[in-house]
Amino acid sequence: MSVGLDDQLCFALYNASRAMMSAYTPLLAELDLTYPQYLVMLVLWETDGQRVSAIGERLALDSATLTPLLKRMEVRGAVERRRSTEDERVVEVFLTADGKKLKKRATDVQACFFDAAGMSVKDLVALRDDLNALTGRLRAA
Amino acid sequence: MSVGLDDQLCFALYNASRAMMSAYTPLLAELDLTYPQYLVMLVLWETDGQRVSAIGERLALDSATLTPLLKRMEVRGAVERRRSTEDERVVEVFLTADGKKLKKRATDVQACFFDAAGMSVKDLVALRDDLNALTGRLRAA
DNA sequence: CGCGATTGACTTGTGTGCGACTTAATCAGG
DNA sequence: CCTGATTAAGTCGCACACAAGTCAATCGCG
Repeated sequence: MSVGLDDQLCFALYNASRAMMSAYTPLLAELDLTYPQYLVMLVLWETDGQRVSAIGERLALDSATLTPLLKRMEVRGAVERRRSTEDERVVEVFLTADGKKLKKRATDVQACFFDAAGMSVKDLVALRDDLNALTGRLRAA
Repeated sequence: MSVGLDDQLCFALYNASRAMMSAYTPLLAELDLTYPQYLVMLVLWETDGQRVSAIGERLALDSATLTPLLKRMEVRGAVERRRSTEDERVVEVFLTADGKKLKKRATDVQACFFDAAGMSVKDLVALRDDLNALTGRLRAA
């Protein structure tokens, strides 16, 4: 097995991930969101009012990452964090009116990215599924 | 175009990249290297004594990232940084004896990862090439 | 030769990721 | 009911990434 840099799947993945973030960043800057913040918005646009741990499971992110990130999103005015009344340990995260409005503009970001990627929907879906399968195997191992 | 989280190639990529790093981290910990430090080692194992900017081009990393990273690697004893005598602006990075020795052990890390990935060489190469192609298109756009 | 432009590394500031730990609230067995 | 275990967030420390700016060395053109 070779140890060459260009042979490495890990390096290809690392590069592609950063290139993707770089492509998204200027588009998301117009929504005043960072890339991980955008991912949180995707989660909340699907189901509003989720607890921190649920968001963490969805994104595979720790509370150590999410707590400060969500606080910044709250300062920005995209979400509101509310301590649950039934269980005081739990913090639920809700979209603000502004946060809900952003969903429409996010669709444009999607379209922009799709141009940049320059691949067919079929290839894109296939690549996505390959990556998710790989992620599953890596997490299991 | 959908804005669902699971539809997103970007999210699949983000997850796969982090899962890959997580898989590598415990293996690299035995070499006392972080994942980005390991990438620098791959670059130097190919060609020793490269300048900071050359390493940066190879890994698509900025000197703002590399300078502190290389300093930590120097403290660890994997590399040595030397100011060029011909051009005092340039810093060249050399493997130490210890750094050279690590190359052999890195091969074991490769093997371990290959098990974790659980894919054929053919599929792995295909995925790698798809990712590199995507990276190229994203960087161009 | 002299000086403004460029270059290469470094520094600073902000935002993730994540391991390890803390704290407060809830749960569960006796 | 009480207390030890568990759980959910939060905190702390460290290591990337990367935009923006600094600084010294070198280059290039008049």
